[in-house]
Amino acid sequence: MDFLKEIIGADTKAIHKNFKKKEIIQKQGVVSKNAFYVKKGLIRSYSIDEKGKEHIFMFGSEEWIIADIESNVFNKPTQLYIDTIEDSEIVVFSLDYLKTDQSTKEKLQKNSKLFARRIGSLQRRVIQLMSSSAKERYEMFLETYPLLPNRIPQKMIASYLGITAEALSKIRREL
Amino acid sequence: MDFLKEIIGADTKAIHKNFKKKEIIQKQGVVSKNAFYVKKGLIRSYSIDEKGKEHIFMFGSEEWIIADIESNVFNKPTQLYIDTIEDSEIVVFSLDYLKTDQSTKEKLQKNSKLFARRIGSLQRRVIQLMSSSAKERYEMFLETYPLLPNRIPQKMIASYLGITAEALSKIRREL
DNA sequence: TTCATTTCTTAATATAGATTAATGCACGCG
DNA sequence: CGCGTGCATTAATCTATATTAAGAAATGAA
Repeated sequence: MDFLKEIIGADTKAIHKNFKKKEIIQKQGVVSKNAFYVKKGLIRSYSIDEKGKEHIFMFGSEEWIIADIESNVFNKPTQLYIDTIEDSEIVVFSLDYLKTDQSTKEKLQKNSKLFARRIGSLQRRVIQLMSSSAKERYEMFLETYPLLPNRIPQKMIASYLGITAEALSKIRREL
Repeated sequence: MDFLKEIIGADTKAIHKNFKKKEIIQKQGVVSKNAFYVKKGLIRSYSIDEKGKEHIFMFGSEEWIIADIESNVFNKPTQLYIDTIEDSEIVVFSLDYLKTDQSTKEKLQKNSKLFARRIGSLQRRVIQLMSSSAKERYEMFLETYPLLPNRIPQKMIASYLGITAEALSKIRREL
C-alpha cells in the first residue's frame, strides 16, 4: 500500500485530526467530501437499515482508508456512517483531485491502483457472502485480519459477517 | 457512462469480437489481461465454489464493462468465469494504460470515475446482501435492472441474488 | 467502590431458505 | 417430426440462522 502515502502526502490540504473512541466522523445522508486515512487506531463504516439494525461495511485500522468513494466522486449522499472503535489519529483528505486538473499523472495512476484493490476486496466479499456459511466467513475473517479480532467487540464482528451476535457466539464455542 | 466510450475509443489495440450464446470468454484461475465492453448482447461473470455451485457476480448488457479489475491491474489469477447469455458483440480491451505512461491525464481521470462507480455498486450490493431478505433483493433487482429480467433465465437471476431457483420461484408466485 | 449499562453467552423456539424429489414444459438437435 | 435434456414450478422435509428471553461478565461513570 505504498501509494497511499504518496497520494496523501501530496495533498497539502489534508488535515490531521484526533478522535476519541465512539466519536462519529461521518453521518449517513450527507454528501461526503472527505476520505479518512487511519494513521493510528480503529474505525468502521456502517449503514443502518429501516429496522434500525447496523450493518458494518468495513473496518479500518492502521494504513487503511475508509470512505464512501462514490459519494466523494459523484457528490451523492452517502449510505455510510463512520465512527471510531478506538481513540484514533486520522488524516482527513479529499478526492477532489480526481475532478480538477490539480493532479499529476502519477498520482492518478496510483489512485487507480488504490481503487482497483478496493474493487477486488469488495468482489471477494460479495462472492463470499453468496457462497459461504457464517462459520466459513468467520474463519476467513480471522485469516484475513488476524490482528483485528481482539480489538473489535464480538457484536461488531457479527455485524460485519452479516449474522447476529448470538450466532457468532455459538460458532466460537464450536471452534 | 460517457467516459466509457472515450476510454475504449482511445484504445487503439481494442478488438471487436462476436461471441455465440454460451461461449466462454474467460476462465477462472487465469491471469486476466482483458476487460470486456458489451456493445450488444448479454454476458455474465461468475465464480464456481468447491461444491461446484455457480454464483453470478455481475450481468453485463449494452454499455457495461465486465472484467476482473483487480486481476487486470495486479496480474492476479481471476476468480471469475465470464460467458455469454446471448449472442454478443464485445470490445476486448486492456487496462494496461494504468500501468504504463501511455495514457493522458484525462483518460486516467475518466478511469477513476469508472472505478468509483463500480465501487459504489459493489458497496450497495454488499450492504444489500447483509440487510435484505431474498424477496427484497429480488424487488430491488427488478427496479435496478428493469430491462434485464426477461432476457435472463430464472435460475441465473436466483444465482445473482444468492438463492436457489426454487426459492425464487416461490417469491415470484407471491407477487 | 458501587451501581447502571452494555456486552457476551446460553437455551428454547421460530422461520427463511436449502434440499430433495417429482412433474409438466419448452426448445434445440438428430 | 419426435425425443431428450435442461428449465421452471410445486410440495415435503430439513437446517442454518434469527428471534426472544434470561443470566453472567465486563465496562464505564459517579
